[in-house]
Amino acid sequence: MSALPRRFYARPTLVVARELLGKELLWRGAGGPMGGVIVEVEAYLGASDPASHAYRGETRRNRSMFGAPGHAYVYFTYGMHHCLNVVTEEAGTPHAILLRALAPSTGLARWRAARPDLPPARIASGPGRLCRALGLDRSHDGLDLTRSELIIRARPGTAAAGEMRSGPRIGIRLAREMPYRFWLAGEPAVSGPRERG
DNA sequence: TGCCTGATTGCCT
DNA sequence: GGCAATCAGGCAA
Repeated sequence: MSALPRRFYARPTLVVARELLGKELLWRGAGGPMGGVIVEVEAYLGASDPASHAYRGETRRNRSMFGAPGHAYVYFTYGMHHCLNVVTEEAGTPHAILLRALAPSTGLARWRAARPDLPPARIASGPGRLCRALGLDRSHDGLDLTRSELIIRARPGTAAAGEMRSGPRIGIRLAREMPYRFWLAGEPAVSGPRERG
């Protein structure tokens, strides 16, 4: 496999967030691989970020964020949705990046089977839909993204990534002045506003 | 296209 | 007890 190495994640979170755009998330569960190009993310800067789950310290739910970089943090919210994050920075610094949208790129038949009611560009457009399509839940919390059935790798072939944009995070009231949402302009799979930043 | 609302439950205060 | 890093459907325009 060609998963990004742990040192990729052990860097400043805002740098990692921007570099995740254009990379491919690959899930190799039972039934065959499903992969999608990351086109939208949000950074959460732990103790210095009032909007972060880790702002008020470690709990059973957010424990993964306090661990080593390069692992998954999967949380459950609104009584029905799961969201996938990537843990960054060194252990003890609870930073994470929420993966908000993927453009399906590998295993298209499986993507369509997961959500026959939606066009491909919308199947993983939004953090809840992303996890629903891949079948990710709390049992996948803590997976090692460098060596498990869930990895992130450089996109095979040419990376004709669109221009990067940034703006306020979606659904966040606190710290709205922090432009920690990043996305690729022109990608139809992006979940929220795609122009202004 | 855009605004509004119900669904549904784990978790923290 | 109340809210949450959301989604989908309904309705108005």
